[in-house]
Amino acid sequence: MNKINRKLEYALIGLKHMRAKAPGELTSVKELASAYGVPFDAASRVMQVLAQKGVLISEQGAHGGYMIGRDLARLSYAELSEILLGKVAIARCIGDSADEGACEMRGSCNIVTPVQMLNRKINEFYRGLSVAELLGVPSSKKKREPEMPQQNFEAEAEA
Amino acid sequence: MNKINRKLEYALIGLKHMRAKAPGELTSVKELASAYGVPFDAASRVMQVLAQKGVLISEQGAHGGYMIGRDLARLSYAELSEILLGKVAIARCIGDSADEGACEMRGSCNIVTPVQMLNRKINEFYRGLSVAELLGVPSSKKKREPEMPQQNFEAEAEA
DNA sequence: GTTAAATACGATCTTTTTTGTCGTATTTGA
DNA sequence: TCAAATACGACAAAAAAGATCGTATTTAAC
Ligand code: FES
Ligand code: FES
Repeated sequence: MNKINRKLEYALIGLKHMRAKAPGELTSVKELASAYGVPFDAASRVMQVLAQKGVLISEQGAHGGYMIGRDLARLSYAELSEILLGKVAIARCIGDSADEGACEMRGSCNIVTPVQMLNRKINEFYRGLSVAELLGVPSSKKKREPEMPQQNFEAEAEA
Repeated sequence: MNKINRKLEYALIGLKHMRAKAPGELTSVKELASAYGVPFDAASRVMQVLAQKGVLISEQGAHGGYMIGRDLARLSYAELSEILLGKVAIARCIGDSADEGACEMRGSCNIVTPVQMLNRKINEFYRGLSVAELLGVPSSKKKREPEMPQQNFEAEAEA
């Protein structure tokens, strides 16, 4: 999907929070819950999934918690979104059947090409946008310019 | 919202269908239903809304139907989406309270700026993309290059 | 070792959103 | 007058999203 729902929101909140900490310092879900009012259980599951995928590193036990496990400058927003919500898809008829595959509708749909094209545009944009950029680079670090890809919309549409 | 749901899908299907017809020629919802398998009632309501907004022109009575009422090259995808789904918003916390206004979450949310920024980017892209372009320009007509706006993401983020 | 605090994870329930359907009125050409 | 179409409001069904519960496991501190 394409939208920032709760899962993605909790993920971004958590990542932004953890990014501000010293390397190695852990953040518990309880901490997130009390600081931002996010529901404990729901946020907890999000962190678990992120930890499974290596975005976070989890430390169990008494003083456990999570810390950032990957360079956020190398984690695209597309990737993060896919981890939590599945393939970025602007319409339900896209995405499930293999990568950028076929549409489902009964048989005759006259807007398959346009929809796929729009979906590809959004995808490319999300793929070129790192989570670090999205959250705002904290100190220095090189700045990029995440933008929609520059090809001609029409030309691509007939490919 | 941000996604191509049924309403938007029916709208695009209808518009693409009507665009292929001679000027003044009408299209009934029944015709759309049988040609594309879209549910009559749902599609009908979509066309009614589009007619209210001037995107379509409706002709009542026995041989009535709809025809395109506005130059699709001057109708942005953003506008179409807003007519049917309300303000383009990548997250629920954006859009309802006035234009690009405040977020709702309890009080403390640390990702308001990033989310608003991402939302603005998507908005600008949708606003620069005409429905004519999206559906694929049929004959000739000047071609544009709808792309995400070119400003620096970071620079804007601090504005 | 026992306890407390934290993650891990499955299952379920509730709420919200989306989608479709029904009923009825109105228009208009034949 | 009838048939075919749009016009709309209200409701129902289905799907998705979100939150919660229950229980197990890990680990530091006492
Ligand atoms: S069914 Fe995929 S665009 Fe219509
Ligand atoms: S509440 Fe709007 S971004 Fe968090």
